Amino acid sequence: MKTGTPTETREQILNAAERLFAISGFTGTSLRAVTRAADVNLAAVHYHFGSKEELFRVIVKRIAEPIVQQQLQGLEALERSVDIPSIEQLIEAFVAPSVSLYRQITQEESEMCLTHAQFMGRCRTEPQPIQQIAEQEFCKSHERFLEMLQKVLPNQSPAELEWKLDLIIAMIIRVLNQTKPLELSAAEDTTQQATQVIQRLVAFITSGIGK
Amino acid sequence: MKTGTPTETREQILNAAERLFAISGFTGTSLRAVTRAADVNLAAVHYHFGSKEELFRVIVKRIAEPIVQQQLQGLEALERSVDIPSIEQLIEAFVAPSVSLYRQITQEESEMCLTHAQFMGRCRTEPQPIQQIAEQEFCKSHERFLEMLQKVLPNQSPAELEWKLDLIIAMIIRVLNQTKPLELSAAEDTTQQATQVIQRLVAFITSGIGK
DNA sequence: GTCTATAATTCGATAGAC
DNA sequence: GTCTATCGAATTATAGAC
Repeated sequence: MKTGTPTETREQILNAAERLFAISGFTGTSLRAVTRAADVNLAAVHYHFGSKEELFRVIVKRIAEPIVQQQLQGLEALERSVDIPSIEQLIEAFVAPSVSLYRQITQEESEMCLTHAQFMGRCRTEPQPIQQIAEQEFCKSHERFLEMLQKVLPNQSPAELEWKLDLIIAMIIRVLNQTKPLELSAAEDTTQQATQVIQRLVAFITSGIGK
Repeated sequence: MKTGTPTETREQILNAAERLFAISGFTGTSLRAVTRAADVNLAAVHYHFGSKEELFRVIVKRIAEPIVQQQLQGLEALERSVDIPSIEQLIEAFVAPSVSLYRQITQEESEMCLTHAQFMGRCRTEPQPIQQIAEQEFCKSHERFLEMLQKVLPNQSPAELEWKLDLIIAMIIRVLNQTKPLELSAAEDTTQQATQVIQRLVAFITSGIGK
């Protein structure tokens, strides 16, 4: 065992737990495996976080908050800049933060960001009540997006647009969980890769949502 | 505890396990909970199935096999009837069996079919190695579909079409798991509902896949 | 804050009587 | 085939010394 500073211990637990939760899910990950991987004492988890579920909650917030913030900022900026945005602009403002946040990073951090993506995809497919921890983090941007979607596509009923939002979220989650992030022709770095994935996904959704 | 015929015990275990796996996942479901819900003895699971994982495998097969069979039949029939099918025809042949099998049923069976759908969605988001059990059941129809997709859309690379197939599967699963199956104007019975859901989904996918 | 030790429970799996 | 009883190991969580 290593004896580091408090913040080091706390962060080592968070990083190790995020990676293991992403791979094996909530019930499939034991606190013993977490503390072993983090190289800290078993009791440290309960000292720093109180319980396994609270540890999970902190990890979710750490990843979700910047994404939701970027989504809301993008949607607001779009609303200020034009009267009625195009469908494509709207979709991209919603989709881009989830995908890009994980890839526009330096080489040495790329592994960690893949874990972020995998964790987010995993925790949104967890059984209840775990999944709800993630859902309530994202509901703000979902509601905001749905409102604007109704303005752009007024001829579709709210129920129908809600149904399609469900599909969009499922696609985003799937993209995050994909192990190989779509090998395209000339993707030199992760930033380019993310941009291309976003373009493909936005194009797919945009042409489908109007139908 | 009840003492029924062997087939009754076996089936009670399968039904109870399917429901609990669907709700709580593989690691979140204990064999004790299964036997309690099935009203059979704890040891009966190991007598009839050998292990927890084998029990899971039997449930997956029971649900997946008729779907894969219908998919393969539909794809073959399509290939025989026309030289090059339209994108829409191809998508529908692949999508329809999964959706329709779960909805075009009598009222008293509707609950069980909802469980089928929920289980399939759950098990395909399970951590490895559980998820692989489902994947290998569906790989035959996936490969077949991908082959025909490449013929219909020869200008897209195999990697790109594989990426899109991933998204299509994610959408199908999400549709199966949606609690409210899209309330459309005049859906009188579950068969009509299924038909309408298929139409919407096929339209969404068809217009997106060409881009 | 960190550690050892352990409580209290639950798990999958099995042995053996009937 | 069904049952009781239990093994051995794993789990979360906590108490208390340092």
